[in-house]
Amino acid sequence: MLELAVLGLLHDSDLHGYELKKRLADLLGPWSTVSFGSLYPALGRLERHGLVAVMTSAEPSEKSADVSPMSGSLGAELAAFRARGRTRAAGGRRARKVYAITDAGRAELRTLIDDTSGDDRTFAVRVALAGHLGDDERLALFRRRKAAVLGRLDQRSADEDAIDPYRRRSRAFQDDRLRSELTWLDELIASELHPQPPAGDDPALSTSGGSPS
Amino acid sequence: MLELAVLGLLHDSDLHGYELKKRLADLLGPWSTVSFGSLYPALGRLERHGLVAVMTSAEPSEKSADVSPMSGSLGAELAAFRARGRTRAAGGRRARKVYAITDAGRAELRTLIDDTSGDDRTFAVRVALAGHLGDDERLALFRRRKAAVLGRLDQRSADEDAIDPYRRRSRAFQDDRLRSELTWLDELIASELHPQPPAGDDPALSTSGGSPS
DNA sequence: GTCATCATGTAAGCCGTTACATGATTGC
DNA sequence: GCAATCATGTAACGGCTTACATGATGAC
Repeated sequence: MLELAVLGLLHDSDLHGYELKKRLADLLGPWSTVSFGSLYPALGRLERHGLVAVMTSAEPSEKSADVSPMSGSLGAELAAFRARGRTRAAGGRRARKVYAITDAGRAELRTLIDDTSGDDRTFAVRVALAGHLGDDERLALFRRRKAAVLGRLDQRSADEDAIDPYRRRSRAFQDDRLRSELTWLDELIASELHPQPPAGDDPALSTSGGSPS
Repeated sequence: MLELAVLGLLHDSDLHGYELKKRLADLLGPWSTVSFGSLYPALGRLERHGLVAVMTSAEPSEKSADVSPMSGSLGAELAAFRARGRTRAAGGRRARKVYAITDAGRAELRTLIDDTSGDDRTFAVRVALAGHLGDDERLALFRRRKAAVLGRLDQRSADEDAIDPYRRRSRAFQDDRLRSELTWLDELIASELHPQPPAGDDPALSTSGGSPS
């Protein structure tokens, strides 16, 4: 889970642990609570397995800079800029360890995204990183998930009523979640099948959970 | 998490581990994967802490029978019935250990339901068991959760567009989840405030996720 | 006879959390 | 001077998963 997300982020740009953590909070969704106590050991593991390489940030190494539009957290970048442009060219500020993904890491990333086991909480993250998959793998991934969700849905048709009101409401909520994930998946699958209309603004696509049957 | 759910189930009726597991699958929602390897140790812990008591099922103990309408999994009950009514009065079938909640357990259950820390995945379960709370505690619980969800919602207003389509869709999905939980919570809170209209069928209440702004 | 279901457990290992330890830099 | 932010780690602990071990009963 963590390793998946880390590899996903490092695929876009080289990063050091501290910055990584901030971006993880975004990728892993609300409620995510990645702590340094899990992040750093995870990075260590990744390094030992040869999935990432470390550069001890003597010089900013140019290529690592930042591919993404640099939105969001400005703190680190600004600080780096000041340090480089004002007082000292390279050095100071406690030697950041910058991590870069390796070829083995890229391969492993694809494997992890595609890995159906341990499915539940990981899936949103896997979709977020699905761009790294081939078109066919991605489609297959979505369809596997759809099958799994459908499976869960008709395992739980039993009770319907009786029981205590809070039990019932909780259950209804969870069923709705399943159904809304289904419609989301259908949208994903549909937009895989016919490549999206050129550009411009297409109306009503951002919100999923419609009204199920 | 597990202990919360176990105490919740034992509050309704005495059960042995195997049967407990089946009901847990329901209570904990789809995607739940409680294994015996976690269930039995958890029961052991609960016993050591004096939150449950064990009766080694020499005699079925009458009061344990089953308070609930006996829907769902019939296997165990049927087997027990056959064993009792046909061949042997009590005995045979590998001495089941039947667990019963204690007063301390009931107190702990209320504490656990109300406990806001470690909030995310537990909440649906806590709502399912919210019947064991006092009216005021329950309402407070729902409102605390609503505040938390609102908090998460406006932490993530940053990006909106740019980034890769799969990142965007994953994010949108998770935001929708937050919003749909919000409307669900509003329903819960509302129905706490004005005690529900007598009986009969009230239309359109089962499905939550409407169309947000 | 053999398989599925009922029934209870133990052991190894992973992954994650909290809490602790350290230390530089910047802003007030 | 002091606090916040940046930055990296270690140690103890907990809980859950997988896999293993055991054994009775009933259905086909």
